[in-house]
Amino acid sequence: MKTGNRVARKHVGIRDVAAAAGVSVTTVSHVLNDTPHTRTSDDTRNRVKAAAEELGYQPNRLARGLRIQASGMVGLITEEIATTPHAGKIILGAQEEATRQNLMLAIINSSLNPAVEIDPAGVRAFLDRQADGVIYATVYHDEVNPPEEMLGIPAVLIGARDARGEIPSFMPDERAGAASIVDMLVAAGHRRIAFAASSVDVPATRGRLLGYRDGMLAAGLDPDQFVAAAEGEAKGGYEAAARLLDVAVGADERPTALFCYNDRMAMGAYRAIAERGLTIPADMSVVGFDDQDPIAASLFPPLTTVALPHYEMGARAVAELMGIIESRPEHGLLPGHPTLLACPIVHRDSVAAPSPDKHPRASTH
Amino acid sequence: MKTGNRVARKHVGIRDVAAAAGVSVTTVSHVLNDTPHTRTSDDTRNRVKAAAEELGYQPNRLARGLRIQASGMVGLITEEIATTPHAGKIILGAQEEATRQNLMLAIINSSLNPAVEIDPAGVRAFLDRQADGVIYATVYHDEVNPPEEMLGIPAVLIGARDARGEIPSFMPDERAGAASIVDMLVAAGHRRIAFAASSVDVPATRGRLLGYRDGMLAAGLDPDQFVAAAEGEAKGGYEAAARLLDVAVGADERPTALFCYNDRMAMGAYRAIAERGLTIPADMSVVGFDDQDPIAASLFPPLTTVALPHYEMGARAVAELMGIIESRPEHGLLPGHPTLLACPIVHRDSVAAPSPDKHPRASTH
DNA sequence: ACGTTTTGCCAAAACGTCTTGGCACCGAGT
DNA sequence: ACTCGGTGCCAAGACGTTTTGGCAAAACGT
Repeated sequence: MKTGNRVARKHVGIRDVAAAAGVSVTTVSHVLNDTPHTRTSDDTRNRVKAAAEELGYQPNRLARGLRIQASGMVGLITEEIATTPHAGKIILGAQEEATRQNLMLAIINSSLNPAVEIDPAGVRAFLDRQADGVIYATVYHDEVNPPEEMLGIPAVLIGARDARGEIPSFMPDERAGAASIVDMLVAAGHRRIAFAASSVDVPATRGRLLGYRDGMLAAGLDPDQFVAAAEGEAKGGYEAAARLLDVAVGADERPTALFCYNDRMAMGAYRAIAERGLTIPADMSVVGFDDQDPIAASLFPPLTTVALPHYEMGARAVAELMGIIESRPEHGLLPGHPTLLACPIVHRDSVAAPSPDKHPRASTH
Repeated sequence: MKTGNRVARKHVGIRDVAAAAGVSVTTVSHVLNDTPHTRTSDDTRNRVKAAAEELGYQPNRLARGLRIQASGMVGLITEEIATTPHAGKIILGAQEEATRQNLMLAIINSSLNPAVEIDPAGVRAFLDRQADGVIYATVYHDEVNPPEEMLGIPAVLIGARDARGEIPSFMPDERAGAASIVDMLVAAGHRRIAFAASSVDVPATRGRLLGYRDGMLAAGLDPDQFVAAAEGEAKGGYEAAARLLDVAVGADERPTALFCYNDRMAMGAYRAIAERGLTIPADMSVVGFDDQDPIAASLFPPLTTVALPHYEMGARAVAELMGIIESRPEHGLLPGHPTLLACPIVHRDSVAAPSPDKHPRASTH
């Protein structure tokens, strides 16, 4: 029963609670923190808790942090938040996990870094501000050389592994995701599955191509017959699809399914397909990669694609970070090798069984 | 000239600097902070600065914050970072301005709130953590009722005005942006300019429609003739465009330009237009709104649209916040009414002059 | 009744910085 | 020689917590 919410002016401190409960600040601290190896009668506990509640006491985190030597804040450094719409999901995951762990998430965006060396500026900024840990999320690398600043503080990598193998990291398992798409297409009855690859040299390019090949090989199909590379944008998708579709005019030679390196290329492919009078998915199944908002859902028909585990990477990263922070002594028992996170297929309407060949097989003959 | 970077173990404090410079901590604090009303010889100043540099001293922000009563951290609360790809730009702007102001930006994402009342949970979390100020960014409101928690702390709103008019806010000037698009279309020679409106009731819906009408009226055109509303997604854009294009079969009755409520609707409109054998921009100019990544640039042809000032809103908000924080006494002299930020047109390739009428006018007759 | 343990609580010392008030010195004016 | 106003510096006390070490009083054993 609160005595009416008179606005608590001039922040109420632990002393006020102590006074209100008729005990010392020591005792208040003890009961409010459940300090172990300390004894308090139930009566006092209740009185203290009641007083704290009544006064709306919240400990000053700065003072507590100073004493405790921990700020309760972790930092997330993301390379060019702007250029990658994905970053949002990483932040979201990290933020939600952070509040779950009772941490505050601060962010700094570093400029997009073409070098393998991580820019130490962001790390330093967090170090200066007593961050308890740091997460560095990269976009275009699969292996980085963290600055030595990162070795003196609990750290986790997202999107790239540590070349030295000392910092744990989380990465999407693009290869397995790509392979699973091919598996799915094969299961749907497709045999002539084309891949519109990306021509830009980033880890994702390699991983997805590898996955495509894995899938094709596993199904006993030729992994080289229907592959065309182009710029990883809508324009490139249009070009690659055009090349892939025009290899042979006959419907019995043409691929029946087209796996695009990413959703933007799929967007271009949609146009190339439409221009040829074909419809998706009846004449041609199409899949993308990234589950990029808002393309995948806005295309017609909505695009079946594979989602990147951005939210999970963010969340897992702070969870891992919290683990490292709490078990300071064992800091290092955590795996230095990256943990791969699954890329799940998200089914929409761009995949169907291949239409039966226009010219009947020998069987009918 | 550093003596080689031996890794600074066991954080170096102000005492270490004092010892190294042969002065008291008081003096170190004074010279490092340029404390006014305090005197130090140039000689000592230099020695202290050198020592600090040498040792790589960085003051402990927690201790400083405790003493100074300021955390150096501002909080950004954004509603559903996930659902709105725009949020990223807001965060980016806020973050960059924050480091410019030597502040740390922490973020919390609140759940999407259909009510006009702001969820106080996020604000409380920042209050508890001694944030120096709070920014609340909403998406689907134009007016909100901030919780009283926000009145006790420097605060700024993004995307919505304060119903009580006590908290400064920054909003996109959607109406002017929409009007400017119409102006541009008119200047390009269009007279039959259609508007594919949104049927969902959010402030943007009203603002953009109002802007369209402003523009049409200003050009002496009928603002009601070519308006169709549908769901603000690609599907809705397809439907609205279809309706708008089919009003009359004759090319001399049909709109020559189509202004879509947003880029997603424009995406649907592209398909409706293509299906009718028309090409953009030769037969039909199309513009969108939002400059939504990656649609606008990925469409073919790339879409002319208007950009929302997300980055600016983020940046201006923390700048304003900083102003409020620093001039605490005058807190309140800042405008309680929202400041509208311009939405600039971004020109791409989906607009051209209308093609000359197929059947010549009476003049030739 | 007298040690001995257990129980319940607390005073005081951190944590690392900023800030208040003042102390010693020096040169100049009388 | 004695005061006086600067100048250059510093000791000590905040800021609001947590934690260490310990002290009374109560409970217990004999």
